[in-house]
Amino acid sequence: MGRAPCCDKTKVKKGPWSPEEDAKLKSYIDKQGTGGNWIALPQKIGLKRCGKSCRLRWLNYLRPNIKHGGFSEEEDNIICSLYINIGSRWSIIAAQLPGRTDNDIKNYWNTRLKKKLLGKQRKEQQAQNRRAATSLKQEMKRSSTTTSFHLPPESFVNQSNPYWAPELPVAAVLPVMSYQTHDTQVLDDHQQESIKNMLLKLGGRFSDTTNSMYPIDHISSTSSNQFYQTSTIDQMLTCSPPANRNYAQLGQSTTPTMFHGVDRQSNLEAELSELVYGNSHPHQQLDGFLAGFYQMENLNTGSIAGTSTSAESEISWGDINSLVYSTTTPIVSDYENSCQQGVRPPDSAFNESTYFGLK
DNA sequence: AACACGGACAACCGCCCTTTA
DNA sequence: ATAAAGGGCGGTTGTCCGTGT
Repeated sequence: MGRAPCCDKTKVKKGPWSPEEDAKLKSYIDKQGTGGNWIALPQKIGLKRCGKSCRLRWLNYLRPNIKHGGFSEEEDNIICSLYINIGSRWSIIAAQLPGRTDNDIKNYWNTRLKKKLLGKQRKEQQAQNRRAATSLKQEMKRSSTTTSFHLPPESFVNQSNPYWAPELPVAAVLPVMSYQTHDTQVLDDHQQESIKNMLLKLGGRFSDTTNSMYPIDHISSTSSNQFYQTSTIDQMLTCSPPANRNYAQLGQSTTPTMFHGVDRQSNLEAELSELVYGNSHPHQQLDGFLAGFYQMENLNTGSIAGTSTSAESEISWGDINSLVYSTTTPIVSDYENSCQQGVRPPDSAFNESTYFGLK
């Protein structure tokens, strides 16, 4: 059975609110409150508006202490950090920014911030590509005669068509780590072994027969448990953590409707990739945007998923906290606990101020 | 001056979850 | 236990306005 509409759509006014309507609504709520029933409210005050429309108008525009426009750099950073980690959960993001509404932030992201972020990312990526290409060519010369280090196919050198192992899912970024960031010096056996072990800890697998330095399988779902602290967009673009894969991986064990983040996260990746590269080839999706998140410098933070294997790694939603604020304060919330159990917690269980270390 | 275009913002739509009867 | 109503949320659309041609 279909749901009855909340009001008769043919009898309600739509479109922009007039000053008179605003005044009526504000005056009534200031005196009487909403009464807990938005549907009945417009009739009480003689407004030919849908109750939902009234609610939205109040929350997004008429409510006291609402700020419009003029987002600060700090607010930008918070929005970007949170978006990258939790996706488009605007209400949660808005809760971190006093005076801002979810609608405002959503619009701001869609119209400005996304472009700003991608513009910076594009520049970073181009510079990185140039450096990598130069470095790689030099290494290929040396490697061909002095080392058994396996080099990627020529296609990887062509930065317009970065190399990915055929089976690599979008989460696999080890090629970036292996080929774009290490020095051009030849690695001895010990060094190779050390790096290999390190990569294995991150969940990569390697061919036994070839001893190849690039992975033949995907990184485990829990390879992103590093902790980082981000304070500016610039830093975020160069040394931020991967998008919260845990969020997505968890979701795969639950129904899509229970875990919106799955599609949203992958959508973000595809969207960003497409904007950066102008295509949406699945193997290239994360190359640009997420490569920066997996920079080798992150491996030096000493806070890698650590020695735990992919199977035993703890899934920690607490990672998100470290993105924006200090990780020194242990934070445990019902929200996080729910997440660790693989269940999307209700938003009501999300104590934002505690979870994000605010206030 | 007129028109087209694109950016920014406001508002609506439809789905989902929670509450209530 | 179940269905309906209400509220919340994210995605999308509509409108306004500035800018370029």
